[in-house]
This record gives sequence, structure tokens and C-alpha cells, in this order.
Amino acid sequence: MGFHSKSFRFEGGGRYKNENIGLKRSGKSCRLRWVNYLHPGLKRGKMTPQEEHLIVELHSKWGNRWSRIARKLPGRTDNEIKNYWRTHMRKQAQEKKRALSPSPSPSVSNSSAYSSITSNPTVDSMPMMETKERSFYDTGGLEMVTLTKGKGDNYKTNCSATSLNSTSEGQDGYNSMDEIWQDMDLLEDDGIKPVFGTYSEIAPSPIWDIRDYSLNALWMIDGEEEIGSNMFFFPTTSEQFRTRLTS
DNA sequence: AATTTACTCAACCGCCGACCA
DNA sequence: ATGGTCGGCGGTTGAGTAAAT
Repeated sequence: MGFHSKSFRFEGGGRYKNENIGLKRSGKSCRLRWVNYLHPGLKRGKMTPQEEHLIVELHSKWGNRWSRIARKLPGRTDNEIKNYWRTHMRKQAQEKKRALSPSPSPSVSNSSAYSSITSNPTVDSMPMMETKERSFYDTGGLEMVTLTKGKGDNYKTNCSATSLNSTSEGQDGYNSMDEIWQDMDLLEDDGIKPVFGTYSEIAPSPIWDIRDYSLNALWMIDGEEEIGSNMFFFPTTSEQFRTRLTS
């Protein structure tokens, strides 16, 4: 996909400083483009089965906290994971619909990991596309509370009325907010390790050899995880990077 | 070959919190 | 204390493309 043809807009009414230097992007937009598209550490291509499994697992724990999930998948952005989830949940919803329809034409996905998604109890029980009250892929995890984030992963809870109404001790097994917080504390230190080695047979990128300020810092957030000693290099070729910069 | 449908994914939107003058 | 700026996040959109008809 080449350069996106969406028209540029200044976010926030053009109050960002970039307009003064002739860029047709806000600083915010530049940052987003770098993080989600230009960053040399980004993996490209399809999710591996390991990654897919991890996404399913983490989403069942954390819900739609994409940035957090992304930290466990170095080289993948929250945006990418979000898109992946959206795509696959839509696919799953359609297959469910088809399965419920009178004319049974069971189409089995050929995706290896997708079969595991459908077998995941948390994901499998999701009310996707059946109700318009919530986004069809807004599922899983600690869904009875909406977490509003702040810097440094300080979260506060916004208890949604619908959620509270629908879960009274119920399927999530939470009786009180205290339990939720306790569970969250546990999750903070869950020992889940990032997925590495998928492309480990590929030689390190020259770009990654220029490890200066923050190429690895992107995947080392809040001091919580450090790739450090088992630093992993992604197969980003200089050609790939050039293409992205010039696309 | 033309058209339709499904899918991908970069970018936008709006909100919130941190920071600083 | 306050208001402006900015970074970061989750949710959403829509252009481009691939696959199917």
C-alpha cells in the first residue's frame, strides 16, 4: 500500500508547531506515523501462529488494552494488533452467523491460529455483532470495567452502567472492585514474555545495529520490560525502510 | 474483462493525563 | 491554581487491493 491518500488535517485546529515549518502533519500525526509505520523495528507481514496465540491469550486477560498487548509482541504496534483483532473477530462473527443460519455450510478457516481463537472459551463466548450496544470486537478481558489510562500505566476505572448491570458476580467472577484491582495487580506482573525468535533465522538489520536513542526503547516501556540481553532483531531491510520512507 | 465483495491497514478522532509557564 | 500544549491511548474510518463472481 502506498502513501495513504487520506487528506491531511491538522489535529486540534492546527495548534501544533509543525505548521510553522511547512509540514502538512501535526506533531501528533508525525509521531503516529513513525510509531505505526516508519519505525525500522516494525515487523511486517502476517501474524505468526505464536503471535496470534499470544494476542488471544492476552486479550482474554486484558481486553482491548492494545498498547499493553503490543508490548508483549515486539515489532507489532497496538494499531496492528487492533486491526488484526478486528479483522479476525469479524471473521469469527460471520462464521458464527453462518453456523446459526438454516443453510449449514460450515466453512472452516484454514488459519492455524484461528482455530485456536474459536476454541478459546473467553473469545468464544463473546456476543459479537449480536448487539449494537457495544463495538463488535470490544470483548474479553476485564470487560466489566472500563479502564481509563494515564501516563505510566496509571489506570482508573469508569464503571459502565451496562457492564455493571450485566455482571453481578457473574461470569467474570468479580464480586467487588477490590477483586478487580487485586487481579490487575497480578496481571501487572504476569511473567508473560514477549514473543521472540519468529524471524530469528534472519540476519540482523543494519538499521538495528544503529541502536541509538530509542530504537529499542519503543519496546521497553515503563521500565517494566527490558528486551536487553536477549535483544531481538527484526528483519527490517534497508530496502524496506527506504520503501516506506519514499512511499 | 468487468463488477462486486471482502479484507487490510494507515490515519484520523476524541479523550485523558502529564507537564510547564 | 489555571490554562495551554503535547503525548499516548482506544475506537473508528475509508482508500487501496485482492479475491470471488
